[in-house]
Amino acid sequence: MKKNLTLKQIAKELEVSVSTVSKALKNSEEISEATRQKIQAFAKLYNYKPNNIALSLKNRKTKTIAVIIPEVVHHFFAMVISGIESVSNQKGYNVIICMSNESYEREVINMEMLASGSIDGFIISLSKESQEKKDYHHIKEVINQGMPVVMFDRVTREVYTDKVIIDDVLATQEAIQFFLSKERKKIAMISTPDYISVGRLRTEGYIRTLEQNDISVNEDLILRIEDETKLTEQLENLFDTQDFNALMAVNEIYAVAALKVALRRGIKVPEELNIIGFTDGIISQHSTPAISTVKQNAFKMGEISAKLLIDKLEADNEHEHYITEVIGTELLHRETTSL
Amino acid sequence: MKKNLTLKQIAKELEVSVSTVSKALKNSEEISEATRQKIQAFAKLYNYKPNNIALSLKNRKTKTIAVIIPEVVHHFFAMVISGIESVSNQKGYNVIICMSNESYEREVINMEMLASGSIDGFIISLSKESQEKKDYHHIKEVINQGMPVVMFDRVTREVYTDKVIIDDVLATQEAIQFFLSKERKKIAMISTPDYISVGRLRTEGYIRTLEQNDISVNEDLILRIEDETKLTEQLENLFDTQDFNALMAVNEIYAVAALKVALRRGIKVPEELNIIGFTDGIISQHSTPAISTVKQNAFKMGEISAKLLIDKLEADNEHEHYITEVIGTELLHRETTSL
DNA sequence: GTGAAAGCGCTAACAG
DNA sequence: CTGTTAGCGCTTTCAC
Repeated sequence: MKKNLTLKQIAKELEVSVSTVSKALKNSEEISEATRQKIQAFAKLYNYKPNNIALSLKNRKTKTIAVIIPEVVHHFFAMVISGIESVSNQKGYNVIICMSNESYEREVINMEMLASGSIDGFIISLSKESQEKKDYHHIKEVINQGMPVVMFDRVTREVYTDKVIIDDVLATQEAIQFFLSKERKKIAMISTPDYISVGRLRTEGYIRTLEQNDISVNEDLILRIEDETKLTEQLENLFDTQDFNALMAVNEIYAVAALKVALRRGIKVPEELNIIGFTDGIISQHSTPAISTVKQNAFKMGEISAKLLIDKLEADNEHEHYITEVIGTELLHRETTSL
Repeated sequence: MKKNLTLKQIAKELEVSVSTVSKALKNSEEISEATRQKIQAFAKLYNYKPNNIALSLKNRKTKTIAVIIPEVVHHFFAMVISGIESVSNQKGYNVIICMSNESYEREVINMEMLASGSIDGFIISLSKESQEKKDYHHIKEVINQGMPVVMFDRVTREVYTDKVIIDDVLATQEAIQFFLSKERKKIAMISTPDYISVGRLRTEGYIRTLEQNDISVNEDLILRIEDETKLTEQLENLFDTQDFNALMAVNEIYAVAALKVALRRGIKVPEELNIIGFTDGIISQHSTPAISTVKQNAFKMGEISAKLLIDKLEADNEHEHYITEVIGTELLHRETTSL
């Protein structure tokens, strides 16, 4: 068990000074061809690797970025991470991933811990609890310290920074409009509480489309899931008490759960009921029938978030100029919509 | 935009020495009550946070551990990460996650990059390609440098270190034995190529159980999926050419894909065909019918991996003593097995 | 061409 | 009680 080699050790071994070694390894013109060769050969032989931590301390940059997400287990977030990883690695950055578990406190702790030197910037999607509390001081503080932050998907207008989102309202409108074009006007909406930004926006898209088409909105057709453990229960109640021939869900879990309830009742999908979910994940693809969805291009969201962040990290100028990228979505028809 | 406060700045501001500040903030007895108070108040006021990088350099430990996995998008791996995060955070460790994308090269690059000071230890599940190449020198090297490594799930006996696995053979045997107990003796097996350790082991469990029950093994009933894009195609071919009344799949994607093919052909599940998958993920839970699975306790695997690693990190002694933890599995009956 | 010295932010042994 | 000093591993002036 040999410890990692340091410049100092090489220097001693070769009887030169530390700075000579440092320069030689950087191929500096200052050092004679001969010593350069000797030192480089030695370093290669003993597999010298500069200590990242020391470099970080010196350069004041760590070449790592932190991603704070509510959950990895959701396909959407996993895909975003993939996208972030992909461009980060390409550009020589490491990625630290922290889960807030939808908790405000964990979000704060993680950010504070990382903000003190460990990383160069953040990519974050807000936890449920932070959105509920509307407390974003931890994010503002980090930004104030001069650390770049990119928010994606679950964002807030209260924080002024770069953002990557989809047009939730528009995407939902397209889906609802599709139902209407097929003369399916009794549409149920399975959403989240309004304090979750994306849920609110999607519900808004739903309501707005109905209104634009002079269809009165029946609040009883809108289910806002507060507690996911009671999801099926609430869906069953909806199916029991309401009459509808189309259903929109704000994520794929809700969509597949609704599908399951429908199937169990012998409701024919898509003949009697059309379903469109959000997130083009494994669940939607593999369920029977396969679920039509609004494809969010999560991977691309990750790529763009990382790109925005790294651009900011490597820009020398300090323009306080932030942009919000809106990623296009796509209505993907599979087997739960009838064309 | 204020930069992060340092001890030096506090010292200057308060006209004391840096070490006084350092000690005062550590509540050292050496420092007078008065100055301690003053310094602590000042630090709190200006929100002083020690620089982690500097601490790491000093202490030669970074309090972060790296996880190298083939993919985050798989529920199993996502759950393992959750488990790792959970205990790591509890013990004050950060988690870096890197995806090898099943590539040997990315695995090597990631490990080499991180091994140079950025982290204290690794938790790793081998990429397909590394297993195929049987090339583990990068892992051995890191271990040789004195860095603790824990392997989980996709492990190899060629590397001597701590491991966390399930008993793949046994778990599969239980499932197959269940089929047999229901007089379902024509069992198809959807597995991976043999160079993937877990696939090989599960196939072995399948074969062994049949042999123990004096049932001849029909190789045509064993499908080893090399290329996931051709999964459905190969399954369809299996259904076309073979006759079976039970099916075992080594992961939930294969299971749900098989279910889908069966359903499409009007085969009744579970009446005409029983299915058991591996990994108790969202897909299995939400498909219709819900898929019975071998529950792998991925979360627990993560927890134990992290625990093993951190124990090693915090042990002062250097016993070269490695253990392999075998996590219990559980056959979870849902709707694709008939009791 | 090579090396000594300072410094990144912090800690700790040792003086005073 | 407080301060000086050295050092973690590396880079970068600035002397020699």
